[in-house]
Amino acid sequence: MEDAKNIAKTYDPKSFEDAHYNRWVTKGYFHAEIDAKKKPFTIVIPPPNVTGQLHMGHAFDETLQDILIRYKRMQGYSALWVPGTDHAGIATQIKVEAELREKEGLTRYDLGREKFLERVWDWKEMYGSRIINQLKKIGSSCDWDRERFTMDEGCSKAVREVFVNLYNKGLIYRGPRIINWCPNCITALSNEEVEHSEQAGHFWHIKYPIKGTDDFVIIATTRPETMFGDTAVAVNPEDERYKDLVGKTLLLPLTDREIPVIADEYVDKEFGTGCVKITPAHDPNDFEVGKRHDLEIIKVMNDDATMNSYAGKYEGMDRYECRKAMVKDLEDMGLLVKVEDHSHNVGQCYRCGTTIEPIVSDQWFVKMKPLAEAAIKAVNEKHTEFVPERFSKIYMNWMENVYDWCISRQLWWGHRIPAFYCDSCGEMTVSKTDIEVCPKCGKPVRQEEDVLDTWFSSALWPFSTLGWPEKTPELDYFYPTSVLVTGYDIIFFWVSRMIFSACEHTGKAPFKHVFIHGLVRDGKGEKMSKSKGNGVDPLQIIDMYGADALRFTLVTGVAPGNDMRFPVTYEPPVPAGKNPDPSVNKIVGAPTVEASRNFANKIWNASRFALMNLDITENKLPEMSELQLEDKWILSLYNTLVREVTTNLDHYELGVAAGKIYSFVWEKLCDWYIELIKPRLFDKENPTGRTAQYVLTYVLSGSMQLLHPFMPFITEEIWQHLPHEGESIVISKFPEFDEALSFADEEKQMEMIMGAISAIRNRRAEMNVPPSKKAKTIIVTENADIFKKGIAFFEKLASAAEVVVDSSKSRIDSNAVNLIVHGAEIFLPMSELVDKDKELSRLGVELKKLEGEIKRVEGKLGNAGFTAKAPQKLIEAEKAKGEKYKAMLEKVLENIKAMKEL
RNA sequence: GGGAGUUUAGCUCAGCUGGGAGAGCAUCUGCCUUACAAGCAGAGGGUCACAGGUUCGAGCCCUGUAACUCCCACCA
Repeated sequence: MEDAKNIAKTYDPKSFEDAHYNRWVTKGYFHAEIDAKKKPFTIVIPPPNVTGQLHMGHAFDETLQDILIRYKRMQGYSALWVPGTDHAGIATQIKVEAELREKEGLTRYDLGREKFLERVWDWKEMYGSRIINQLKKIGSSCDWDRERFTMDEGCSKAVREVFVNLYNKGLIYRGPRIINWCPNCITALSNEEVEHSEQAGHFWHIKYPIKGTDDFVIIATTRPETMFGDTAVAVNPEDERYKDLVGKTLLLPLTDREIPVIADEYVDKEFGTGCVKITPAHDPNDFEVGKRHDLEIIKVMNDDATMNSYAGKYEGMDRYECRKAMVKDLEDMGLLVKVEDHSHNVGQCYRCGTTIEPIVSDQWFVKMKPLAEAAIKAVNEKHTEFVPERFSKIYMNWMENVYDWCISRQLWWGHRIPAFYCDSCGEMTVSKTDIEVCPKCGKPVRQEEDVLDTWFSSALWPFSTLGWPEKTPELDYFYPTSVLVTGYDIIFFWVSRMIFSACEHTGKAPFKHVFIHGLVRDGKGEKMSKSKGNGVDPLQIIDMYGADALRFTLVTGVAPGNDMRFPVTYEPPVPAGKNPDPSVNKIVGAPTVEASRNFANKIWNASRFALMNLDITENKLPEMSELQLEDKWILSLYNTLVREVTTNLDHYELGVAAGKIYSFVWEKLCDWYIELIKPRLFDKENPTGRTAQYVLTYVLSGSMQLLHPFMPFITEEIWQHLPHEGESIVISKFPEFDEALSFADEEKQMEMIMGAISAIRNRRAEMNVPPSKKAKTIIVTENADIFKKGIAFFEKLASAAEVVVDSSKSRIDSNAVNLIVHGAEIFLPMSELVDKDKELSRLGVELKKLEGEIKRVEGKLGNAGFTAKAPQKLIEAEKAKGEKYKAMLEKVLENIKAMKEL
């Protein structure tokens, strides 16, 4: 044990947080081993981007996971938290390319694939540890011996295994489809990687001349620049207006190309002009129409969304430049009928925000329908349960309407698709290992250039990190994992894909529970983002208030699955409605975190007080016979707290659990118990002083254990200073409910005494009696034995000079303040302060209150339905209340009468 | 067009299976009481969005309405 007296005067998290963390790691407390004697509890971390920086969302996510894993570790589970990072294909490649451009003026093509990848790996080595170190700052108790990376050897092996298996089962295919193309990232994207937003646009009505006549049809389009790719115009077969038109030939304006008019159900007669230009290469619907009618597919843009040669004189222009130019030309030619305002949904790349271009392209896809079936079943049959439950609906909705997943990306950074083409015989081979020559003709092969979507490897994370496809002991013991903790924003990207991947490849759902949380927003409820400048750096907050305070803030005051606000104040102040400019505005405060820091400070000082008054060296309960009223009371409350916190944690009600510990420590332990035992502790002659020391130590130490998952650092610091057994609170045994510590009677007695004390304080405050002024207190009661136990408390806590407990009746006189409380009547003789009329009017108010209460209770008890159907316990409670109020009412009446007579 | 969420004190939000409305911050009053002014003792402040319904009893369950937010969706 460290020197108990040697504890700093003020709470200074910086002085111990890092030191404790380093010791925990050195000691190996976070390392989980396969142990047949223990039950496993496993969490895999949502791997942050390897080149990313910790943001508030991470801090939130990590905190929740750390609470769960620390709790289970203390409960004796073999608690494994697998950490790691994600290679984050697009995000990382963009960053490295940007640096290359800025510093050397080069593009990735200048370097070539191999050299470029070397740069990315260098970058990864340089920045990959940054995010990991940041995770450590908030106290994450990950098993760092098992850190993984989505592109490490094992994960890469799993990726290949999965790819080849799916391919062989016909669940991966390659072919031309309309995909979402980002012209900035120069790659295909999945549907999930496209964010839609409503944008103001136009509807251009354009004349398409009918060949051989002076007539024309009018089509309406939002994307005129794609008309170079039109290969038909379609009308609804039922549309009387255009019946004769079907089969005729149109002349595509600005080109000499001839296109047919076709009939297709897809066309809505009511919308626009009823004539639709069909551009199979640039629109998913048109692509389908094109397939049905065997239309030519003409792509009119290059990969960077500039126009290609099909655009004729517009070749080389950007798509929007071209739009502008051609619309003007059409207008000049008299082919533009009108322009309408029109708002429509436009897709943007989730990485760079560039408007995506639907474009026909040869890509690789995962056939989703068959995979979704098992994934739906897994959740329906509760092999995986969402917490809160409502998120399973969101998941189901997606799973049931799932599209084939475009998994190829035209990037270099990522898992290269293991497909090998033979240019000689045209054979394509998909292989788990690299091959040099074609197995069919023996000629050299070349590997597919594309890499896989980052989420393809993330989808395997729960089992690839445990050794799959090998049948490792880890996989056997720790898998399926216990719970996955993540935000609702990546249910589709990640959670869904892990579930179907796990079901398909391991035959098991990957986790028992999915604990979904909300997003951390700024003080105005807006999403934190770099571009807005409203992001709050968790490391800065930790620097200001400590990791424990940040953690506690993140976990309290927010219901599971709901977003939370994180208000901060800036210097200089930010005008209302404006976002702060991070280059000018410095964060100077975070009120919610400050409140948590104050709690930590409270704990600190309470502990400091305890340590200053301890001369025991052991943490154990004293003999039951030695326990005083207040000892039993606090032990009983503590015991209830243990049970409730355990239940709450088991149900993922972390905020509720934290809130209960908070109010117990502050409002019960500090405000009452410590104050109550001071006389015992200070009086060296008092034989019960030592008993109080033991109880205080027991309850304080236990509270630290209950709180440890939430505030790991301060609890360790305090625990180490208190008498204790074992090396660290981290590996100490989580408190358990103990029937022997339930003292219902003492709880009731204390409530009576505390109620009386509060009433006295209340009256004194109302009368502006300075706390320093002591007054004699006379307690008239039939429960003399109970109130006698509390005499010392009255003197100490209620500023009484002398307390007389008396069972004789009515002591009313004009010089005393009279209080009616539960179980007693209290007189405070303070002649110089008492005003008879004021007292009378106050008694009148009391009377009214009591009458109201009694009326309510009697109404309830008089209700036949209530007495017949309500639980017996509740009826008894109501009856007791009725008795209590009636007794009090009687006294008040007596006193009013007596006082009037004085 | 579907789906989800939110609506509780001035502000930010809790409120677990229905049983007399809570916290933090803010406000007001009095206190530097030898653990803590990052504190102590008090006080004020809410038709729990609205309208129905179920129930002995509804912030909580059901139906509908309104406002706001988010997600999903191929109407050119």
